[in-house]
Amino acid sequence: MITKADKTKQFIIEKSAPIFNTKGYAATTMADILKATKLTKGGIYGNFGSKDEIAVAAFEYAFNQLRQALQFLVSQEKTASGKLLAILQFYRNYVVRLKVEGGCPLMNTAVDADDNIPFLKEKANKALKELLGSLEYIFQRGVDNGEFTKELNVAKEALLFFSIIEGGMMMSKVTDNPKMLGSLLDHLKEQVISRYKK
Amino acid sequence: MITKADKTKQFIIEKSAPIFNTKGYAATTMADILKATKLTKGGIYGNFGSKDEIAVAAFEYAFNQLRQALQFLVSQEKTASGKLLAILQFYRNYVVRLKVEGGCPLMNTAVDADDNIPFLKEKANKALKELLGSLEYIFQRGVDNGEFTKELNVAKEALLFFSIIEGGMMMSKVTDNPKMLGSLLDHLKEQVISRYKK
DNA sequence: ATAATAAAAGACCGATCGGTATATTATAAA
DNA sequence: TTTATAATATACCGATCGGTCTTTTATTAT
Repeated sequence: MITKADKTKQFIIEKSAPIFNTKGYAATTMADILKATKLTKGGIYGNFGSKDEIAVAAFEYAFNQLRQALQFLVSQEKTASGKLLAILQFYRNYVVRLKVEGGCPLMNTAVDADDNIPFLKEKANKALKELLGSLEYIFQRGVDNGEFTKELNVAKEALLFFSIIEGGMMMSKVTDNPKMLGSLLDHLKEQVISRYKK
Repeated sequence: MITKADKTKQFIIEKSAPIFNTKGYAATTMADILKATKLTKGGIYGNFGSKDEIAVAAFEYAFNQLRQALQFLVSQEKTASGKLLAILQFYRNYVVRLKVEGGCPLMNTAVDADDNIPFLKEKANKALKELLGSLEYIFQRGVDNGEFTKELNVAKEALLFFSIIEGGMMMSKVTDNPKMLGSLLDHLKEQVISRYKK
């Protein structure tokens, strides 16, 4: 059964996630969360044990959103090329559409948590590995069904593919220039269309 | 003339830079800086007006270190290929050598400052543009002297080159796996040696 | 050596931090 | 409708935040 608390808990997560994703863990205060949820201390701490717990739940929520969006788009395409192109198209909108949200939760959390928030770093670590694994799987399928050349080192290509996207997002965000990411996505698109197939 | 305050100021910057670079702006406290410098409030605020000022100076210092190290290595090489390979070699050590420092200050600050620390974001923005400009210049020289193919879109290649490095650093750091960046640097090396020249 | 000044020490400030304990209010079973 | 309980509100806590102000100590010019 779904209790009132369950709904409140989810509500808190949804309202907190964009704050953690934009401001980072340390800069996000309980006061921020109270304000965003219009709840009080009792409402928050009745559902979560600490700020840490909320931060973890918020990351998992944010990453889950990303995963679901990607999974849906990928599932709509039959070919490996189609799937990769769909991912590229997704990130083309990403920086615009999710500007309010603060960009890629994976990179944000990775950089934020990296050196001194181990419980968040571990979450980001697993999320990254999952994403890379999924990408690699797409490449592998492309190779297996003859769509891509057998010469393709799928693990390496997945890594390359994703690092370009993430690096591009960082650069486009800090320069406020979507064209940077755009140019990189164009490049990847060409790779998908031509190079992988040779 | 170089005053005592000048030396203290520089000392504060050098001690603070690694802290800001590892913990980020919000998570770095004045208490951290007092502890690292073994100074007191008077010693700090006699030389800096605010935490913000220290953060800016710390970033400029950290980035300057990066720039100088790269510039030296690049200046040692005569060919464009040699310069690019030297940069790749630099980043191969980077993640290991500077682990204590918290990684690339450009990416750290870009992601940290991105959404809510405008004065730091602007610094990171300019630093990135400078670095990309320098890279582009190397590519352009390679094209001009016939070392690289004229087909090369130098701006695009510089962007690609750097996004792969930055994306790779992020991934290697969060997974604690230097091989990720290593694989990407290997790839770039091949590009420098073969593809650019075709 | 002494006086003037630069630099750092350290006590102190209000505001805010994350978190707790208790009181109050919804909710839902009887 | 009453009663037990779940859920939220609110007052409050010590610790820490960035920063100021005054005192003390180094430094330096005379």
